This record gives sequence, C-alpha cells and structure tokens, in this order.
Amino acid sequence: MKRNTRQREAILASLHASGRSLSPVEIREEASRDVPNLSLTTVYRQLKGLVEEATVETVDLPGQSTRYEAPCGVSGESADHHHHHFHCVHCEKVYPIHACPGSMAQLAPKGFRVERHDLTLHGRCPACTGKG
Amino acid sequence: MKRNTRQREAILASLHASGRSLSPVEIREEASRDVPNLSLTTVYRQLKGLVEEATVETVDLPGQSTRYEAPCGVSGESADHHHHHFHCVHCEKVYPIHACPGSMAQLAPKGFRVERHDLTLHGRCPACTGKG
DNA sequence: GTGGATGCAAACTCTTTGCACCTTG
DNA sequence: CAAGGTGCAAAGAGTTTGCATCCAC
Repeated sequence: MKRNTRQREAILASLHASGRSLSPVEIREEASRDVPNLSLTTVYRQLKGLVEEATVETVDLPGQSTRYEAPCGVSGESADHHHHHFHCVHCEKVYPIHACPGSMAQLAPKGFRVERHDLTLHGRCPACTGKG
Repeated sequence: MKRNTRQREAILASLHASGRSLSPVEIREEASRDVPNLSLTTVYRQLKGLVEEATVETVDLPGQSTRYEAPCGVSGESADHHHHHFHCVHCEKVYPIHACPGSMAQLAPKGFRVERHDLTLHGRCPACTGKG
C-alpha cells in the first residue's frame, strides 16, 4: 500500500473530513463521491494497510464491528493519543472524547495486572438530544 | 424457552460454574460434558431465550463477539447489577469486576447527554502474570 | 514496462433460520 | 398428545482471498 491511488486518497479524505470514527460501509459511502465505483474490498484492503503504517487507527466498541479514525491533530501529538469514545444510541455515530478518568488499575482485584483500559460512553449526541 | 431440557440445564450449569463470561463456543465445550451432542444452534437459541427472560446477561467487549454470564450473587442484588470486566490479553478469559469509577458524564463535551458507560480493563489475570 | 492496486466473485467465519424429528409437561 | 425444543443443513451478514485486469511510478 504505497501508491497514491484515487481510492486511497478518497478513503483518507473521508476519514479526515468526518472528524469521527467511521465503519467500512460509511467510508465507502463517503469516498464513493470521489470514486464512484469504489469497492468495499478496496476499502478493507486500504484500511488494513493504513492501520499497519499507523496512518489510521482502529476503534473497537462493545457490540459493534471495527470502525476507523484518522488520528486527531491535538497539539502536535501523534498517532497514539490516548482517548475514548462516545456512542450515540440514536444516530449510531461515534465521536472521540479527548478526556480520560485516569488509571483504572485500582478497580481490579489483587493479582490482576492492568495494562490498558477502554471506556465507551453511550447516550445522545447534540443533534439527537431532542429526537425520538 | 420454558422447558427444563437437559441442554438448558447444562448451559446454565456451565455459566454458573465458570464464574466468568463465556463465549457460545466455550459454553458448548463446557456443556458438552453433560450433553455430548449439544449443538451450537441450541446454545445460541437457549442464550437468546435466557437473555430475554433476564436469567443470563450479555457481555460485549471491544473487538470481541458477544459473551454471556450468569448474574453475580452479590448480596441479594438481582440481574442487572452494574459492573465491568477484565480481559486477560494472554489467556483471553473475561472476569467480572465489581467496582466502578462512578459517573463519567463530566468527560463528554457540552451538548452530549451521557446515559451509560462501558469500561473494560485489559492486562494479565493472576494465572497469567508470569507467562509468555 | 512492471509490480502494486483494484474489482469481481468465491471462500470463510459467526450467527440465524427452515424443517423434520424428538421430548417435556 | 401437543406445544415447544433439538439438530442438521442451508441461508445471511460481515470480512478476507484468488485472480485477471488496470494504472501509478
């Protein structure tokens, strides 16, 4: 995955433009505006390559299939900026949350070594607080 | 799902005996000792019924398919006791954590209404802290 | 020009459904 | 005995792979 193909550019553009985590299907929908016949296969293959080269990050939320996001541009920090996610139960969109409650190590019983944590908030995004 | 079949009993027994969250495949492995020809189809069907009647709870962790657990017997509390999970990155087992850092509502940006949160700790369980 | 990238179709994995047979109450 | 449950096989949904063609460098 080294060449700058139209497909690759369109996929990256969709991720940067959205500012949130997208599923492969969402990416294809967005990128299809630039590359009409873009196949899902190509989306999956490009994402795999982009994740390997750390240009894109995977986002795994409970009960959902993997989404992808462009690393945030927070003050010079690069790719692996630690953050969490907000999942809107109404529109199903996923937004980054650049905050963290801190170490969770004290929650585990003795004998468990905590190395990492994932936190997901569920609720209504600003656009959906009044709906349904 | 109202009858007490051998299959149903074996599935429930495997969940209670384990004390942790099991995948459908793990459940079948355990329950197969009691019911040798137990089909995965039946496991899925019983789990669906058990979840509907709140006898069993689903556990969704990031990047993994749904697991199931018997509600804990913590001091008279019933089915929907709020808790989190610890995922061992070595043996892949999932353990309940009966602790919670409390409300996470303040982490979300203004305009987001937080209704619920999921927290998953990753690391080594007591049996795996020395291994690999 | 050539090796990497693409798109289609087929393969794969996980889960659900259709259907004939079996079991519980 | 009748309604519900089981097991097999097939169907679906999401993701990956094989292969001939295409295109970026």
